[in-house]
Amino acid sequence: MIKQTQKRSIETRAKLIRVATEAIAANGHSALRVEEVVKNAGVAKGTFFAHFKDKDALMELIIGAQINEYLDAAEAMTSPDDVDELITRMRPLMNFMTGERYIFDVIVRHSGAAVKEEIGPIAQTFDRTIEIVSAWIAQGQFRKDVSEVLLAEGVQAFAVQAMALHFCAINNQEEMHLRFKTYLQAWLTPTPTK
Amino acid sequence: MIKQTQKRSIETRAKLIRVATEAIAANGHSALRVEEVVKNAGVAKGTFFAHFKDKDALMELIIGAQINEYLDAAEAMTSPDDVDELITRMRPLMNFMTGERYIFDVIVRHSGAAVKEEIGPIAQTFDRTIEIVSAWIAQGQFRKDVSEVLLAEGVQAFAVQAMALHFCAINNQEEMHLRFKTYLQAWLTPTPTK
DNA sequence: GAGAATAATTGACCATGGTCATAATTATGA
DNA sequence: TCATAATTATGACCATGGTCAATTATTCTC
Repeated sequence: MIKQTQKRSIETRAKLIRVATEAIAANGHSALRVEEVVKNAGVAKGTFFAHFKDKDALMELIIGAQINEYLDAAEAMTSPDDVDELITRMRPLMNFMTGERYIFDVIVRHSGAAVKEEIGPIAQTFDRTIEIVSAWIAQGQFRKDVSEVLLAEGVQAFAVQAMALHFCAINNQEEMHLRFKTYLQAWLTPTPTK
Repeated sequence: MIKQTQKRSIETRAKLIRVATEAIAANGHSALRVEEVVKNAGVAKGTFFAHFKDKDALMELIIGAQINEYLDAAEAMTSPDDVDELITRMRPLMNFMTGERYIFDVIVRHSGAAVKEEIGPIAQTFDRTIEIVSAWIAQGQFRKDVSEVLLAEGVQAFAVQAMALHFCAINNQEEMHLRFKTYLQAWLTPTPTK
């Protein structure tokens, strides 16, 4: 029962991921073909599916890694004081997520974990985003009547909504960020008159 | 330029939709197969794609019609006075949307229109939902510092978020509605202390 | 180091959505 | 009513993701 996975297997898996990442860098996410990956990795098709449940699982892995890079950058910045600064910090990530329709679809599809035990790479980045944003909110000038985690979840919900509507019609990215701003002002700094 | 589409074409299209709807009623959305539809409709495969861009387009049509039925029912009810009542009115629709993972995926994928000119059936139901909910909000005891349309858009964003997280882990539908309630209380009746 | 046990890989094969040149049908016009 | 044009339907064919029994490589045990 000791040492089940062999070095060979680890190498094959790494090679598949590397080849796929290169292909994506060259031709975009939606153009990735399993046949092409296995050919360039020098393995049989069946090997691919021995390592990944399906093509989506590999995409999730790669996109998750990319999201984490954006989160690293966001985390390295200072805590935002207001809505505008918050949007500035999330802007590169949202631009990446909406850069290709296919990417956004994959992200939404995996934003919730399939099973509790094994939370997927993208769902993990959603958790991490909540952590980062809630820490920001705790420090900035935002409403205090509800928890910062709840507020962060709302930020995420509005971000998804703004991104989804971005694919609508002729809306461009600038419009997406404007819409996001409107949402966040109402969410993070409400001034009810009742 | 007069009368381009023939009666025959309209009948074929209607037959395809009817057969598909029956198949879905029997086996669920995700089990629908184009081959099965064309076989039971007595037409060739190519005919299917002459009437619908792809399988997704037909699914969108059918799911859109189903959503509209739930919206009809919701609209027939009295205007909700508070968050609890609002959730009660949206509950059947949200249960339908999360009844099958596949349904939710299709809905999210089509929640934004592809092009401005031709807004799809599901995107239309989203617009209609905004109309219904914003009319409700205008009448109920909710915050007045922002427009009811903005509030309705937020309700939708939170509904999507609650549904997406529903597929997470072992969360059941009751939990989904509870989460939705938490969101809406913070969104529709905030009490900032700053 | 031989054989047993386990892990990893293979590639022919399948499932299913989608295409397109061609044929059949229906409308149009003199 | 016939020739011509426009619309609709056909089904062989393709693209691509995914399966699985059989094979090969590795590790373990004595």
